[in-house]
Amino acid sequence: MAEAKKNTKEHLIDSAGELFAQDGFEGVSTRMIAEKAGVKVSAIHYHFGSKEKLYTESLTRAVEYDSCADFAMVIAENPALLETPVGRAEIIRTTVFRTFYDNFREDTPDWMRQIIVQGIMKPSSVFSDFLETVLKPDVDAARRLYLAARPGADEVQIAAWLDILHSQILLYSVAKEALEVLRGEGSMDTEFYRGVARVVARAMILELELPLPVDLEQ
Amino acid sequence: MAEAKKNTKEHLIDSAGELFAQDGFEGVSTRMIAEKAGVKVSAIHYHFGSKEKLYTESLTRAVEYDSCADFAMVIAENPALLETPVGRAEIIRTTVFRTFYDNFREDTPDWMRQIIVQGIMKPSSVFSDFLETVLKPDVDAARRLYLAARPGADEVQIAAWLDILHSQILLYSVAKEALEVLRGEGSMDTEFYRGVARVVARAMILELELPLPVDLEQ
DNA sequence: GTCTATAGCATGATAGAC
DNA sequence: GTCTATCATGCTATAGAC
Repeated sequence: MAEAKKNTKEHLIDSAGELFAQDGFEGVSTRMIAEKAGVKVSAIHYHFGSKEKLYTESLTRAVEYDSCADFAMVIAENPALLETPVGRAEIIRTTVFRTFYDNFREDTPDWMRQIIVQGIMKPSSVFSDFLETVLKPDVDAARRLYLAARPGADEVQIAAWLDILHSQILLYSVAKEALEVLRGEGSMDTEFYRGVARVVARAMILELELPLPVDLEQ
Repeated sequence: MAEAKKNTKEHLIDSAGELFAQDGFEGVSTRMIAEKAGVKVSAIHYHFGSKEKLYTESLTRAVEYDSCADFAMVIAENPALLETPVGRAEIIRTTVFRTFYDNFREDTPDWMRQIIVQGIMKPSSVFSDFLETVLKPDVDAARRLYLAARPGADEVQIAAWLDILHSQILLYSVAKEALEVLRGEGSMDTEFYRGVARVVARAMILELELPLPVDLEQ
């Protein structure tokens, strides 16, 4: 509403994304989307052909926006860090903070996080691509790091360790509303996420028995 | 189908729960539920009055089944453990293993986990009760433990630490299908969850800088 | 307590004027 | 490219026979 009138197509993707993220594909009608976007229902079919194609378009937009492969990136930027315990701890610290920052900085629309989570819960064809091209390289990078620090670790251990980070991102993407009921309105701000990143980084570094960077001590 | 014919009402709750958990409230029609349960649509209205009341009934069933308040219980069973570092580590170890066991033992239907998660994502009145009566006491118990080990810790730190456990439970409840695509069919069995519980317990104990129980070393 | 039949409505999609 | 008007379908829910 308050935003300047972009072209109808973009506006429809935004409006639809917001609604789909909140109520799921079947929970939203084309009429609701059209009303929110301030256009008529037929505009949806003119621009996208069907409700389903509009959904796919919104999901694709969100997936493209989400980089997410942070371990791989941090290691690529400075591979030498893999060689020493201090370097490995540094990789973890940087990755965790960057992941929380990327996911929860305030200019990322909430719906992009939520619609991705819905895709995870009910995988579709769009999503297999996401898993293969975005997530898998990151898992591989994390595996290399873990094995460098702890040779002979098994796959379950590595997966569980990496999931400490990913599951926390998932939780705050999905359960924000419920957690604010529990912990107070507005309690989940930038400050909160920075505090959480600290704890998660500490836990992951210490689980691997690496030396704690000074700024993460107690 | 394969199960012995219980009474129609129970059968409807099971069938509906399974479908609602997978596709959400709006994603499921009364026709689908009736067909799955092998009865006619009107039976739903006879027994429950409406689709919504059937949904509430399924959700309530799942919430009642889910104990979840494990920290509170473990501490109540042996409050003396709170007094020493070794005891505190023991509380964490026991709670984490018990939580994973309770949530993922094989006689718990998948749909009960999933429908609760959907309740978290889109909180309703049924769910406020769940948060207040089930989750809150557990959070309080965890806070007492954390402060005993690290006096002066702030609320964010405590929340983030407790969420290491809760978020991992959420992840495996929600993303099982997607993760099996990534890690291989059937990879998420009892063995897997035990391995994960080990890593999570290690991470939570070490983040609090408590001594590691011998069976959790390396 | 379970069935058939159907009312009453909202949905996704299309046709055609402008 | 956007509108109005309309279609066919599928939905929840109810009425009434058995």
